[in-house]
Amino acid sequence: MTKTRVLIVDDEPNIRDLLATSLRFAGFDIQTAANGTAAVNAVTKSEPDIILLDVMLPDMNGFSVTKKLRTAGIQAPILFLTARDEVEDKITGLTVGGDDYLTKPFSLDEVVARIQAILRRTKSADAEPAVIDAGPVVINQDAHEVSVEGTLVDLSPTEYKLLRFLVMNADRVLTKAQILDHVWEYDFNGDMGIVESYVSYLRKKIDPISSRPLIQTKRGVGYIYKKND
Amino acid sequence: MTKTRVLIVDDEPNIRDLLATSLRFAGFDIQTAANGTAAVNAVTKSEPDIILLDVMLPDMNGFSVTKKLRTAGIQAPILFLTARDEVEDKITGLTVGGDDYLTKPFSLDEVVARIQAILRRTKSADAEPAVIDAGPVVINQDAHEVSVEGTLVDLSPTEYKLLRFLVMNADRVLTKAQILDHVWEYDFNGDMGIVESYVSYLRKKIDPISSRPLIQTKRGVGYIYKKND
DNA sequence: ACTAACTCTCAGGTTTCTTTCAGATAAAGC
DNA sequence: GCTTTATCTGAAAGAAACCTGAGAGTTAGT
Repeated sequence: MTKTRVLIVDDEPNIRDLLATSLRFAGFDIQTAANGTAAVNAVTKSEPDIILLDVMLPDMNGFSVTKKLRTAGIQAPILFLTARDEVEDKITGLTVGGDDYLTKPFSLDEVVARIQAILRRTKSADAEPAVIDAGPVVINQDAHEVSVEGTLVDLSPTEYKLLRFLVMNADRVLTKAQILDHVWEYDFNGDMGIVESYVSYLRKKIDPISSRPLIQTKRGVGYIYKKND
Repeated sequence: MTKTRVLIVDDEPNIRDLLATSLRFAGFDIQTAANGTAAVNAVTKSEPDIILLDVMLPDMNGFSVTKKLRTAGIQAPILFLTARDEVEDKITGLTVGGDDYLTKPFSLDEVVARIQAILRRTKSADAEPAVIDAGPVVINQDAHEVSVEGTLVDLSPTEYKLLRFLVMNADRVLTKAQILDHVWEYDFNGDMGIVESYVSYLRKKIDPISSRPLIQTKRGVGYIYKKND
């Protein structure tokens, strides 16, 4: 099995490194480019399976890069990265086909999830399935729906991301720092107490439904979701 | 089989020596550096498999060093060492890409355990397995779970570390001094009575489950965990 | 513009863990 | 058998980790 190739195009070195490190660890094969010209050059060398493209680059904008890539015959889907204030209408028309966009600052877990969603939509061979079946908890990522022992539960966006992260790492203890680093946006500047708060929220929603506590505290270490008893 | 190479970067000679000695004994191939510049130099000579990096160095902070190392093409995972009060401060993003952090003062056994955990996560060839199977006692390090003859037992953090140390050194007598030095934080300055207390706690939890006493006292010497009868 | 939902912080309350210590118990030596 | 010494263990103080409710501030939806 060959790895999915991801091309990261962003002019901020910090973001580029963060994405590269995180996605490399998630099992992708990474290339990076700091601007549009470099991006166009890069794709000719090794054609990526998916492109992460910042819409505001020093030399050209997302439209131009996209156009150049498409005329160069690159079919790979694009996940656009935009700042929150770069208004939504700037990206309309960009996300045709299998494309999508994500606003900065994002959470690392969300980036991976979006990439998987795109690969799924474009019917790439090495896409993760949309439905995560982890014992009592089943998450349908396409529908954004969570069920516990068959009962649908209504979660807030953050609760959903937290549960997904726990469930994707089932049977492994996750420290609060890991959870914070992957589930919260990369510029989040608060302390790890917020993880405790959200675990508490989640438990209040899912534990009454289930026959056993699903999220266990490992005192001094972190939290764990156990698939089986 | 070639040894795993560890680069230790810390400006305090005491900590450096402590780590170097301990890790060398644990079977690693050790290099040391006292500051960021030396660290960057060191990696060019012999590329390490993992780096222990103090985040507060005299010449530059851990993040600058990390950046320099990464741009130099060093992909080795990093275990950051931070003082407890620096922790809440600004450690976000540290657990990305297989990296992790450990607060000072740490216990030597914990350092080794964390290094192993990182090597396991980054799928390094010479990683120890996550599950330690030592006869009646089985320790799952991913889940932080201990079972005795198939029954799960609930241990406090210190009880867990103590048992892990005993089990990893199965069939070998460990003195109270050795146990204190490896399981307790390096700045602990109480007496060895605490080891007796914790052995007592452990026995009370695991002996009722097992068919034989698992931790034996070697009077005048120390304690031993015997894998088989 | 109003309302509802969500995010985040904080502090009080609670539980669990760590450490010390002293008396009880057991082993070894004489 | 008696003494000495090492080890075991229960109690208790204090510390640390965790949980949770309340509220302020923000965002999203109607």
